Amino acid sequence: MTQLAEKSKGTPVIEAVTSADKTFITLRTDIVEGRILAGAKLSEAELSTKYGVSRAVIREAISRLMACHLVERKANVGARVVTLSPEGLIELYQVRESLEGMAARLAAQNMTSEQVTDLQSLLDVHAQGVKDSQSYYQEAGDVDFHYRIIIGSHNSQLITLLTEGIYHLVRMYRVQLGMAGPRVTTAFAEHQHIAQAIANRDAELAEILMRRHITYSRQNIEHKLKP
Amino acid sequence: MTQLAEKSKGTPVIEAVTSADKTFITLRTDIVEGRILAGAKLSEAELSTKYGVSRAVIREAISRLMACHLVERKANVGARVVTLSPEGLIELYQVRESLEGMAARLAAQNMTSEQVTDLQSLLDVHAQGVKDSQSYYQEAGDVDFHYRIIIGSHNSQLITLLTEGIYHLVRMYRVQLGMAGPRVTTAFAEHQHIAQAIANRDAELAEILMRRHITYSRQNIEHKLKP
DNA sequence: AAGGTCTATATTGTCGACAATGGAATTAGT
DNA sequence: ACTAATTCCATTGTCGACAATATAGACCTT
Repeated sequence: MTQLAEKSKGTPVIEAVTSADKTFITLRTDIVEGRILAGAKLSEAELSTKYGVSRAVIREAISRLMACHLVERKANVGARVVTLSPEGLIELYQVRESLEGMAARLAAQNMTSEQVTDLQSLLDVHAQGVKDSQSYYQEAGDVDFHYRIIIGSHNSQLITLLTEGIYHLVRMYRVQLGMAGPRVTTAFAEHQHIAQAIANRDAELAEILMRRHITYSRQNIEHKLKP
Repeated sequence: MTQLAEKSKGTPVIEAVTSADKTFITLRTDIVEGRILAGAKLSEAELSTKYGVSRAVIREAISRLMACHLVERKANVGARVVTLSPEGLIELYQVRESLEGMAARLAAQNMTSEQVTDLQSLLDVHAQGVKDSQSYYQEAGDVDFHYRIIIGSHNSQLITLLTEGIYHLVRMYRVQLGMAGPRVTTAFAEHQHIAQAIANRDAELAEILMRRHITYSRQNIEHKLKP
């Protein structure tokens, strides 16, 4: 069904062949981008007329959203967009720390030398953006960096878990809790150190630095949530 | 829909209220236990008549199996039970190492004192089984220990990922690749050290020991697969 | 005979209708 | 007036039928 397609830069893209695929992706972006609010009910009939497809297609799409933990469903009651507590966001970042730490470790071991140089040149581009104090690095640059390391782990289980599960959830949480936050330049320095460790094929260090990097993000969020 | 129910010992159980729930669970156990072989095709019509339900509920069940990564589906072609390479099993254990290591860390921080004493008394029971050299500890005891630590993490994201995703996959791999393996007594000693670290609320050590424990298992498997 | 094309068939994707369940409004009871 | 039971309605769960697609086999071409 869902086939991964490479995209030179940015998030992965999924080949949507069937109607349920398209509806799923549309709904997912609508939820992640915040066009459908947290806690909102997903009425099958309503969505059916709205998107001009059968209820079966909507149900299929909702099933997949459930698999991503983006919506929750109670039997005979309906599906709602998952409502997100600050604690939930913390929990998510703990999982991220664990998985992306392992991804960095494996990337140091398994990345091709081409992937390593690509990663470093990516950081060179970002360096310009940071020096000019553009806001470019805020979102896209960050996920781009992390995304490449995840792919570089060459562990398909890990890749799927992160790119099709955790990341959409994180994005949704960030949008809904209004996290456009700074932490730009300091994060950039951390990225450089991580990339250096990977280039040196130092798996242990890469994992430690990545975990620390994400821990800082988590603490940053905790600080903002509990003033 | 799916609500977690406690079970004094063993794997968690899911309240199956709807027909699709039951079909999903039936299919899942059939696949995990090996009654449906790896690579086998899941014909919707066939399963429909076999279980006496409509194709819609079969499709629903297959969707959820897809979410667990137990089956793969190609559009307009069909769904097959996932075929498992030895490399895939290694990858799975790497993810396990990462997630369960974090679970042990969080368990050391978050477990209630009651949960800690329960964990230790569980090991006392297992100690008897090991001393009498029963085979009891082979499967159930091991998953029981790990399961309690996962629950003890008090991180719902982590709990869901492991108990509803990874663990079923691991079980399937083990069954299909014929891993009833020993490693009983040595694993038991490792369990004791992990439990001790958790009881001491030593999060760092608990994580390190758990990761080492799973690494040993992985190496054990690698050794068996490449003779 | 090998390769390609076309048709036939079986399987999946989609649809609308019916059955079953949950929640809300209404009604009865004290 | 407040609580509890009941009826009604909206929504979800399930079903069988139809449409669209891919695979397999026959047929034709070179």
